[in-house]
Amino acid sequence: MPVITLPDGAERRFDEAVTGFDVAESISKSLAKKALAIRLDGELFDLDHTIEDDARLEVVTRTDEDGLDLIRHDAAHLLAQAVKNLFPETQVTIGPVIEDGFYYDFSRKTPFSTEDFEAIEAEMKRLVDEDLPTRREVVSRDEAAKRFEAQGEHYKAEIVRDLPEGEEIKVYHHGDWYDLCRGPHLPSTKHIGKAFKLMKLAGAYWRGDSRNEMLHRIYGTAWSNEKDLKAHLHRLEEAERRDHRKLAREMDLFHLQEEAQGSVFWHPKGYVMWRALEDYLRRRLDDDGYAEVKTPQLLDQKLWEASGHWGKYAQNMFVVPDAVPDTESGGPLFPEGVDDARLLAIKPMNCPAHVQIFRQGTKSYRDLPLRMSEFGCCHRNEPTGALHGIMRVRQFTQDDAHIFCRWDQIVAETQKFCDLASSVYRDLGFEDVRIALATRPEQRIGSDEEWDRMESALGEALTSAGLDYDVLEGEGAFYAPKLEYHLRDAIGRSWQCGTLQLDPLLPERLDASYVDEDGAKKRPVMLHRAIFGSMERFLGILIEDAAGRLPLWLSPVQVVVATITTDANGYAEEAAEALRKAGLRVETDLRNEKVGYKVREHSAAKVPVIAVVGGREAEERQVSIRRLGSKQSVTMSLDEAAAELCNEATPPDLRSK
RNA sequence: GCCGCUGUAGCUCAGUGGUAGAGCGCACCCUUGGUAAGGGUGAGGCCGAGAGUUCAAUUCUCUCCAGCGGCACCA
Repeated sequence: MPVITLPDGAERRFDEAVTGFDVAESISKSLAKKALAIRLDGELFDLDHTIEDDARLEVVTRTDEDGLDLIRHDAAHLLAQAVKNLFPETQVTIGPVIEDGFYYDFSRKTPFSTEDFEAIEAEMKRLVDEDLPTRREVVSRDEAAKRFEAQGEHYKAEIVRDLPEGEEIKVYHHGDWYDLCRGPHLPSTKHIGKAFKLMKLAGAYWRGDSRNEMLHRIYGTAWSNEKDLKAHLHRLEEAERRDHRKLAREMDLFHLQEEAQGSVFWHPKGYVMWRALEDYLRRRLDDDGYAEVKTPQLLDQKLWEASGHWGKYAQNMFVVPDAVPDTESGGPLFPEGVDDARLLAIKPMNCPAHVQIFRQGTKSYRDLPLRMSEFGCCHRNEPTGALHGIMRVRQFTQDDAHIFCRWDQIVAETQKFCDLASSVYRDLGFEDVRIALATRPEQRIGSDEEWDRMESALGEALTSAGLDYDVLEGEGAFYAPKLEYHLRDAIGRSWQCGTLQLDPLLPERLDASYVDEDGAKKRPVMLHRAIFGSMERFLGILIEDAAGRLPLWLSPVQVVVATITTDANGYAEEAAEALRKAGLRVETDLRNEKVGYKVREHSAAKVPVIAVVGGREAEERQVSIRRLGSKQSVTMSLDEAAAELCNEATPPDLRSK
């Protein structure tokens, strides 16, 4: 005699076991029609699931978040069914729901082509129209494995065999087609609707392991209605419009070319941005007690062996023989071969070099904490497939620093760093910042007591800094836990930028020590930390976040003085000079073009302020200020404009608050 | 590194088994125009690199390189 409690607290009594559909129907006919599934005591079930005991029940419809996931899940199955109908030789594997949609991985000899999408989508829509009802069947493990094997679905059979013992094995039928699935599913294919679209093709390894076969993945997006689908496609266009590579061309910030794969050519305008950002952070670090250093690019193999990087990362390092190449004989560059004892590596990170500075002279506990920072240019030989614009490059500059401290200083130092990082992100307009604490991984060194101590130190620091954080179980480094900062940008994408990593290992390996109060030599702990991560990547994020419309203090060109007629040229030069004197980055546009044309061009180049001058302005010593994105212009005196813009162009840390 | 797609003028992109086209940009001329495109003329291309098929390859095939989208990786 189940008693069903509805979300509003109302209770319904039934004389016998009922299905989710019965409950929905007892509420209203229209709800029964819209119902996709039910949530019983928090867990999702098929609509025809039989309820025998008392439970809290919610009816899931397509407007719920759960409903949308169900639609996407069914769309993935629908995709598999359509593909099997059209290409029977294909083997199906898995097809989960992901953000904004779903994918399905297939195994087959010949790859799909995006030209197949049209036919597949048409078949999917046909199956929706057929309104195939969902039928659930529970089968034994052997039966399921046998069935899939018999059909040549070896991947499915493998999945069945790997399911944990005791798990109920369910097969869902839609017409002739069936698939292994934990469910739940919509009542029939009609409920999926047609607001879906196949998006792209990609390769993906079976079970995410690069030693396995590469499968063919089809990505799709699915929504509860046509309008949401359109909005999603529009967002994608928006993201494309913001692409930092595209904006960099339009704004003349930087370029990349084959001869320097994965390294950036910063143009004057891009480098102005870089400098503004670097100068800003340098001031912040100076204020926070960091001492800036500069360390060598080329360091001997021996040092990398000692630090442990050689063993683990040699393949990702650029290694340079310290030998004179033979360019005369036409033979091999190094005819004698390369002597292992004379190999140098371009640094992939700064920490071993920082330890070398720490090791100079004797350090006392009085010197700790010692905060050593560097805008350190590093090189890593990233796999070609990983390179992406300036977001993932082979040469990058870390806003790196290492804090050498005692164990009892970890909490205070972490807290200090968190305060700084939060303040920097706020200054740069990132309000939505998530912090994650990555804890002990399975493969690790050190005792559980040490891990307890390290994890609680970081947690305590976050708590006392008043910060919420997520815990990423098992994601820490093998020697210590770490913090990660994730920033959400203007269109909702998340970027991991800042990090703080506790490291007791490197001081040990590179023999860094200090003399403590009691006169004993002790090991300091190192905190590796960065706020931007990489200058290149962070600038890319800033560009995309702002869609090129950077805040005035970061804009490469802050003001363009544009003339209406050549008669105003003299005054335009004078006005530009006055603005430059006020500390602004100013260009003039004296070309023989109409002012509308000039406005269009500079607006496209994302220049934040256009100061238009014509005969009237020249006479009155005024400028007509037009802001990027505004259709109106404001005329004011040159002095007034200089003062206002100069104030606005002040970096956030120098502004009087 | 793996899978797929792409590579034609500075940029965005058409196109063809008989060595090329548009728009924008650029140069020059006319125009001096009040807030997102005034008009004209002109220059500009080893059709990513190499090999093969062919009388003939930018076009077809193969290899390589790079870019793009994913996967794997990211100290």
